[in-house]
Amino acid sequence: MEMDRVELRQLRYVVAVAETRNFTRAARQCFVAQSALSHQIGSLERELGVKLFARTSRRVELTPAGEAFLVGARQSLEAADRAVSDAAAAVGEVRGRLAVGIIPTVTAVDIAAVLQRFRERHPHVRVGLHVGASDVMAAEVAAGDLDVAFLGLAAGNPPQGVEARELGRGPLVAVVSGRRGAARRRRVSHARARGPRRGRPPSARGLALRRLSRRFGRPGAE
Amino acid sequence: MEMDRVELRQLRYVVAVAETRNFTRAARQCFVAQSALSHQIGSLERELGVKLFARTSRRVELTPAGEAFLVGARQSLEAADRAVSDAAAAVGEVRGRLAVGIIPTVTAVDIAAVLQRFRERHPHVRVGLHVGASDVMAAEVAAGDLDVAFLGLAAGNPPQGVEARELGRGPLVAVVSGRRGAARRRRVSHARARGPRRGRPPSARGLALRRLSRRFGRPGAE
DNA sequence: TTGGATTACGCGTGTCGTAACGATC
DNA sequence: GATCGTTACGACACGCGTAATCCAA
Repeated sequence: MEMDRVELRQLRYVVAVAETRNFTRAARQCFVAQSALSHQIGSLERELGVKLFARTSRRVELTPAGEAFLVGARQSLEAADRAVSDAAAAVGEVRGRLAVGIIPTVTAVDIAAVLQRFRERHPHVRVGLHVGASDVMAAEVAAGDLDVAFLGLAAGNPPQGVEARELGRGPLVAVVSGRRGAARRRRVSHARARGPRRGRPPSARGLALRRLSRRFGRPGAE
Repeated sequence: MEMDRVELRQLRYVVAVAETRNFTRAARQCFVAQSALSHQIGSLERELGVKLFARTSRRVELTPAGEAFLVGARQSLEAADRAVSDAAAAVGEVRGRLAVGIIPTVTAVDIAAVLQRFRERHPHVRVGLHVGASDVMAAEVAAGDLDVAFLGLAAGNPPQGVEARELGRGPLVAVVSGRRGAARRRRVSHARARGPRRGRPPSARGLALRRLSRRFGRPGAE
């Protein structure tokens, strides 16, 4: 058939319109202006010689042809997605999402540099940074809302239901959920003795974070 | 996953390279310069952060990641192809029989290639090819024995009872029955000026046939 | 030296966004 | 009049081709 000019961009737009039944919302969902989306849809329809949507200026409906097209369009997008996932998996790339908690102290500035390097190494891990109180975040880690948190606790007071490692002489402690099986399999080589009170970036903590990512960053961990 | 920048164009190129194991031949197969293909492949690899091909400057091999990617890439292209086919089918796939007449001149070799492409596009149309003299076939078209004929006539002598379009400066003329209502609804954008005497394949004539098929190939036309 | 992939660079097309327009409720 | 899709138009980016470069046999 003559699909040489069809591109995934158009399929994405078609699916978005089919889902929202509304060009404007579909455009927002695709992060484009809706004129761009309208143009692409129209271009595709002209290319196919077939109307995919019936616009009645208050409601957008799929035509029978649009319904038929939608099936293959979704499959095509899913297959493309599988392709990139499988390629990444073949080389064992780190993917997924990582929710990190930190306390609002001077250590936060170090985290910024660490995260930058982390993102360079693992560009496909979506990192979410959450700032809060130590005890609250310890609970969030236990609940699974956070994957890992850097926080300060009293020395003789290890948090419950989570796994903790002391990273330095200072009060800084990494806390991860104790329910995570992977967390128990390997040990975290904790940071060398260098307290956060020093102004220098404690790169060892970056190392710890990088190691942590090996476990929590995988697709299954999310 | 992160496939928002991946496009079918890149998948087509990847498949072509995987098939030919050679960038140059793949580029020819895709009707582009191999620099363009190289650029797209490289761009995709950079986007994925994964090498899909191992170039050893005399042989191009798929990496394991490339093999993994190829599977989904092929499926994606096939699904997209299905999408456009199904959309076309939903609005009335081209079916029926088409009786084509041609004159036994050099134009016949072009017809062969055109018909091959036509059959790929419309596998459910039974095409019958009939060779004969121009005046005889013009009469057959008028009688409905032929659906369309490519033939040569004197310039000032339009055939009676049929609709004719001049396809080029040369004597080649398409003749269809004047009784066909569909033939009057739209105009044929006739071929650009390139006489059949040139040895080059006049692709414009293929275009004309493809356009004709839109009308006569429909179920109602048979 | 030849075959073949990458890189550099100018150019055309395509895609996007802003904005004006049109249509419908 | 409000909402939503289309059309117009200018700007920017992207993909492409020509050609120079590099690399291996």
